[in-house]
Amino acid sequence: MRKINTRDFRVATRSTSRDINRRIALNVIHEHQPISRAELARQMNVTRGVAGVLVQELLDQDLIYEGATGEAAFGRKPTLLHIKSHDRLVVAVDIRFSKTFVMVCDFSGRQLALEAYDTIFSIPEFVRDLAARVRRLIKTHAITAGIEGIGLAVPGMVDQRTGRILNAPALGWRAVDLRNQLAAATGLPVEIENSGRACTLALLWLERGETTQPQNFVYVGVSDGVGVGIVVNGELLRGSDHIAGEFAHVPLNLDGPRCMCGASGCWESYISNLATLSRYFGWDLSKLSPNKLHDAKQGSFTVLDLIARARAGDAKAMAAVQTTARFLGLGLATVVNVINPECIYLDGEITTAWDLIETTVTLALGERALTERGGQTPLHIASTQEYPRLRGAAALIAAPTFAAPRVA
Amino acid sequence: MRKINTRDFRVATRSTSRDINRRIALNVIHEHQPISRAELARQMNVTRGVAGVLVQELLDQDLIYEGATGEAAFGRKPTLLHIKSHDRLVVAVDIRFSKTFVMVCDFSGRQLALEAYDTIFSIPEFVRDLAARVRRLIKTHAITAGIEGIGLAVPGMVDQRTGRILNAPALGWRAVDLRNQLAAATGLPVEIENSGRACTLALLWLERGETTQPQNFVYVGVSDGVGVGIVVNGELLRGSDHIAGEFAHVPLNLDGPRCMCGASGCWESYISNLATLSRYFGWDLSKLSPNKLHDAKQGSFTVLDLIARARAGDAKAMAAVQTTARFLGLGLATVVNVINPECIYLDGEITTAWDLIETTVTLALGERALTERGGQTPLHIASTQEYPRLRGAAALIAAPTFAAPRVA
DNA sequence: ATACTTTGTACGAAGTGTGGACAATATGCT
DNA sequence: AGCATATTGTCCACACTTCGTACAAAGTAT
Repeated sequence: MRKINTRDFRVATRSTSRDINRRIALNVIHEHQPISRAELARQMNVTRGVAGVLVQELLDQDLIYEGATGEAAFGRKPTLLHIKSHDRLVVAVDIRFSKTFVMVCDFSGRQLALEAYDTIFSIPEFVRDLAARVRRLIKTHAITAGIEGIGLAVPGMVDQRTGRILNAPALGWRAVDLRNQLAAATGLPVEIENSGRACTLALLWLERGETTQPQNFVYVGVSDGVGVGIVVNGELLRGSDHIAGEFAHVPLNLDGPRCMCGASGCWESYISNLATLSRYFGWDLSKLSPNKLHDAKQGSFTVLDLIARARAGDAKAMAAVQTTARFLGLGLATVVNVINPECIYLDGEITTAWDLIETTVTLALGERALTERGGQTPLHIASTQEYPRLRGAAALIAAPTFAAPRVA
Repeated sequence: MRKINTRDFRVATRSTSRDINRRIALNVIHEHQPISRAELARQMNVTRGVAGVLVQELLDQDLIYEGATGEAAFGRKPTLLHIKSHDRLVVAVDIRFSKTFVMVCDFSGRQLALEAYDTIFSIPEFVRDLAARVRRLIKTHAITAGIEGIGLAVPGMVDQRTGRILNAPALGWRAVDLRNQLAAATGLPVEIENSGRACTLALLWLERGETTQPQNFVYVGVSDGVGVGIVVNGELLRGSDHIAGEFAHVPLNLDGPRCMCGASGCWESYISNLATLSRYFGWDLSKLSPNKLHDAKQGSFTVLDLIARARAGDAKAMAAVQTTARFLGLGLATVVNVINPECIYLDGEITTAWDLIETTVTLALGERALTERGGQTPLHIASTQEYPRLRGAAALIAAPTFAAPRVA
């Protein structure tokens, strides 16, 4: 039951119904492809006549194509329809502290080209380099189809609406208008998003469903930091200033260890990779100098190594992992109590130890969840598909094609 | 950018456009009444012809009426349109530990009759009594207009969809299907909601705007417990099991005082009225026996008295209030970081001391908010209008008339 | 061959918003 | 008083929807 915003609404025109139904048709085809016109009509509960017209329009717009003739036990054989994603391309960029990844992929996330290079921290240089790099990729990979935009995933706070990077401590970027600069340099539309939320968008838009895709879920990525994305009614929660979803800095204990954000006791300061390592090595995060912190990030010993030791029988390593697991579960209880999602997707290095920590996480979640059902909220490990961040960045450009038209 | 749910969507029919626009018209009239057809057309950005037809339909449906002829400097004078809310009535019920309130009011929340009585804890008796009470109220107040439903606000967890009370500790009710029983006894539609969320609905649906009504806000009511309602895009966040929004039991400190919910360190256990009183009297909440807790609730010394002492110069009382204020602000920071609302509405006894605590609350909020803008999220004291819970209960029945039609 | 089934298209009917014309109503100016 | 001007509210042809039905196309079963 949504209230109509009387200051900002859209009245229905005579083409609104068609717009809505065309978009629904596109999504149903996307979900069930390959699919015939008749089957589409049944799925949509409209007559074959209407479905035929909608399909014709989608064909004219080059959004779908007619494939092979299908099989049928009786009667005329159907012509099957497919989404045309192969010749709609995106440049996806994932900027991280150490490396920057650039991928050219199609609208379904299929990779055409990929390269990684040392991150360039100077903004003008970064922009110039990226523009050149994109041109080169197109040339060397003989890419003929049109590139429709550039999507960037950035580790930090981003105002997606304005394309401004508010604060990306890992990169040392603050109040940077990266979008417009990059758009000017490349002549392409650019969208920027926080990397955690980008991953969430990948799950929402690019995960084609063996199982039913949930419309209400939360993504939690545990890495150097903790990235969270909240999806409510099939829409990413962005908030009034487009900075919503920061569960990472919800306190577990106001007097807890100091966090990179300046506050103390944040969830992130209990479960980030650095926190887990600190627990093992006996570092005091609060007193960790920026230099040492830097070294730890660069260091060769990662959480993956820690997990390997835990598996090998190192009791101290196992204890560190289990403690992180417990705090992970306790924090998830907060997510469940506040958002009450259908399920939660977990991601990050720590999830490679899921067989070791599942019980601990689930128990901790049940401990603080307010209802039994909440405590049983399914926890899924985000698909092991490669480069979730890059896929998320691609979704930034691909999603608008499929999104529901705004109405009322 | 919303994803279309391919398992559950609504295709547009040839009447969908009209449905959308009629509903928009109703809302614009509601917001700007009294308003002429021509002005409505301008506000909606449609031709006067369409506006005329929409108005005629709303007149036929008895949702609006033509009032007096308005004034205009030039030309033909407009006939002004008004929302017809006076003869559409609701029974609103607010069940609390000590008293139950029953109000008959119209769709705009205007009170026609009100009575309070000792809460009946036996469900069958409660139902029988309430049915009889409603009949009596109608008779004694000579109410002729139709009553369109009963809305209940209950202190506890409610699944609004099924109308089941999951757990209302204050009343000792657990897993009760109150809605169907009450509907059977009265023959009226019944809607039940948690009292905090009911207040939120009142703010969303019944607050007619001097200022622009926000579409994204959070309501926080501090009383015996803490009730929170989250509004995202003009829609109350209900979650997958309809139990979302429980910020009350987000921990400020995992090792904090024991909370009524069983966990420890919940926000509620730091800022509820009982917590504030305990701070003053030096009670240890963790060790407080249920009996004593009961007495404290019944006790004659309330938070209002405490605030009075603080104003009178009692340093200990002031300290207790200020400590609560600080924890209130710290918890609000979590709300801001996660939801990032346009504003937050505060309610409850403690807000009568707003002049004393505003600085403390704002400082604490700024301390843990991740962005400067977040720390400056406007905090409003929920309108002092009487009986917010009852108005919220009424909104449960009145809102569907104005809600946006579901599409796509 | 004939009956039957399914797919895909065509067409009139009914329901929309769009844009312009027009009557009704009131004010200001000559 | 008469006319120009301005605003409200209605009406109608038109373009664009979906809806229901009819029908051709294309195949299987007997």
